[in-house]
Amino acid sequence: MDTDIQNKEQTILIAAEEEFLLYGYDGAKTMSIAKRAGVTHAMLHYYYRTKLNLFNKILEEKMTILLSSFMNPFMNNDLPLIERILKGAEAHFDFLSKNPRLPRFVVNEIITKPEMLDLIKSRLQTFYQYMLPSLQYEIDEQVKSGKIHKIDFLNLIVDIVSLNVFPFIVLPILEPLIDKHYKEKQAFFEARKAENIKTIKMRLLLNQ
Amino acid sequence: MDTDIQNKEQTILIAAEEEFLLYGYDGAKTMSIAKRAGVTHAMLHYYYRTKLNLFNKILEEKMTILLSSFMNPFMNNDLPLIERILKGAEAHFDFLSKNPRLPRFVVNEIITKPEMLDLIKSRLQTFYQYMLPSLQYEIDEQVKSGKIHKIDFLNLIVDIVSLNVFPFIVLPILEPLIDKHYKEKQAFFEARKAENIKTIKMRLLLNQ
DNA sequence: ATTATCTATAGATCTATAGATAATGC
DNA sequence: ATTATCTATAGATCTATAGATAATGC
Repeated sequence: MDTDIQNKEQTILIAAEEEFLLYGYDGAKTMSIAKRAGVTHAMLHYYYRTKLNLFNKILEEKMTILLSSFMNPFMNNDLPLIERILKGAEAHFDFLSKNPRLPRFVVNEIITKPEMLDLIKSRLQTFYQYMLPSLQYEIDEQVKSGKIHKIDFLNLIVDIVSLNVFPFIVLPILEPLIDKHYKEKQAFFEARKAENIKTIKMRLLLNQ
Repeated sequence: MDTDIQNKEQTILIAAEEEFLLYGYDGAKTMSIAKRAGVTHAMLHYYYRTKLNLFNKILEEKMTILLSSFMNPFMNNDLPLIERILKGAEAHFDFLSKNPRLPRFVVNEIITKPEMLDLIKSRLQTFYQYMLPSLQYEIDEQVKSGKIHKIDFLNLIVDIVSLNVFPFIVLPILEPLIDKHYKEKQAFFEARKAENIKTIKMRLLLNQ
């Protein structure tokens, strides 16, 4: 197997990622991580010194990509507002489909860790301080010209993120329902994506 | 203080509830629970034998009330369908406002514990086996008579629960945004409730 | 020589229990 | 007599490190 050639440092990081995503910080044990990586647990400390070090590396990376998955789409200024919102919501959903276990991990681990909570708050601050007012202005213009319903942009974002993220958070609970109504999990994802876009569209546009 | 009169067994249960809700099963320590209850940790074992016993009592109760908070409203057959849905969503939201930390606790702890996952699945099974088909039938009737848009009932439920629950799950992250835009957290809740009902209404009703 | 890996073990933390002591109810 | 509570400690588990050994790169 060619993975044997890969260096252990990387292998440990990947094993840690899986254990942390599955069981969280407290639930994941350094010995389980080492076992999964196929080394003794001493190696974990050799490369990363402490469990917390290793964990923070992973959490911060995951938090960053999860945040940008929903912030980036709105940064693209080429498209008119409504398309930007809808394409943005779609891109956000697609990202989640590819990383279904990320939201629960990030949400849980961040909220129980004050330093991480502060970090994510400060990153969001940047977003809502600079982006939100200008987006709200754009919205208000569209409202004035009678294209969309009145809406607060903060609430619109909460709507989009709620609709997109929540089903992934409770995915294991939904499984029997999905199995009954859809052939493949992928089909459920497609249906949810369409449903979310439709809901957002109807919330925004007049005469739908 | 009159709480001293209350029996220790109950005090321990309440202390355990708070610790488990804050830190989860792994994060909560029996000694912290005992400390919070104002007894030695031996008492915890005297009344509940094991940490897991104590935990399961709490988790199962919380899971039950969380599930019925969204199932009950649909059982009330007195009202016409659309009102039942909207009032149901409202009641669900109100319950969450009063128990803001429940969703994250239940979701996390259930998903990492196979026995609990099976339990919640079997309870949901009952709901969607008996309730869902009849509700879907009612929906289809309304669609035929041109009152509402075509929708799959399962997706409608996922919409409602997503919109209602997700903001509570990420509440600590939203805090700075809430502080900036609303005087009180309660005002944010009211705004969210109105927004959710409006979104569901628009998703359902024609000519809104 | 330096880097990577392992074995063995210290030290901390946590759950659980045994056995003694105090409080309570007949 | 029974129930409630505490002290002391066993035993398990987990993180971290010291020190030995093997592998690698000049």
